[in-house]
Amino acid sequence: MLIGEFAKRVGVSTDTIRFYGKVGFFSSSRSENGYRHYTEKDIETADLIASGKSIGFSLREILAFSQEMADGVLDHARAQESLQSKINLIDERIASLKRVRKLAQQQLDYCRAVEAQELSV
Amino acid sequence: MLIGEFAKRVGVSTDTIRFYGKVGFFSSSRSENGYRHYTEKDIETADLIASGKSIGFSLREILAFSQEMADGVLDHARAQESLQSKINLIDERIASLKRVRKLAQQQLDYCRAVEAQELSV
DNA sequence: GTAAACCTTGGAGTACGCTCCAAGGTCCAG
DNA sequence: CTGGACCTTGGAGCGTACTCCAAGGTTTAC
Repeated sequence: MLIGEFAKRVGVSTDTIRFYGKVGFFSSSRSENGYRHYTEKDIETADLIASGKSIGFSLREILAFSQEMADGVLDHARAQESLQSKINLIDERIASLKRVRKLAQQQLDYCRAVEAQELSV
Repeated sequence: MLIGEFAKRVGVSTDTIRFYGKVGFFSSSRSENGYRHYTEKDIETADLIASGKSIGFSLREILAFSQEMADGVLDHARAQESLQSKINLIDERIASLKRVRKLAQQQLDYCRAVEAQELSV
């Protein structure tokens, strides 16, 4: 599949796809005329990028992670270590989010209480 | 308190503090010689910035949020709306993180299973 | 009175993640 | 064979969030 169709399928611009390519993502196969080609595996990679980005990982982190996933078959120990540290990081982020959520909830409760009081005066 | 002490207390560089000031954070009081002054309230603001950043909000989002918190007393309806939408956003991020965590966990389990099999062969 | 440790400003530079553009090649339909 | 829709490259530009000067004023300690 060519870059236009690929970009449409994963929901980003062709410029963004080329940029991701420069960073190191995707198989870099080209046809004779120089056109880039993308596969279903590249779609998976693009989905991984989207997921990674949505939870706050940088492109380089996602690249390192996806390469470790690919190397997983060869180097179990390192892959497991990396995956475990990623999971720990995610757990920390979830904990952080929950703390801030609690703050916001308290503020919201306080807002509502003040409002109720004002209405009753 | 002057900028150096303040920066040390909140754990960032003085340059970063000045940058946050330019963005619109902190009370902008100065002594006669032009030195910036910071209060305990500014420490709270700096903590809010740290929390917000850690969960992926931009400085502008955090600024808007902190201003809405301050305006809360004046405009309950808008503050409540904003807080609720922030909470919803946080919930979405937590859900996203949990999805990716599950993926990573599955990958890790798979890695371990393959390893165990290889050892038994 | 001078050195060290503060503070000020403005502006340049950096890394990230795009986004846009110009100039040009390719492919296909009518 | 021409128009339109593709594709290529390189390079510029942008917003975010700093980071690092240089040049100079202030304060404190000896």
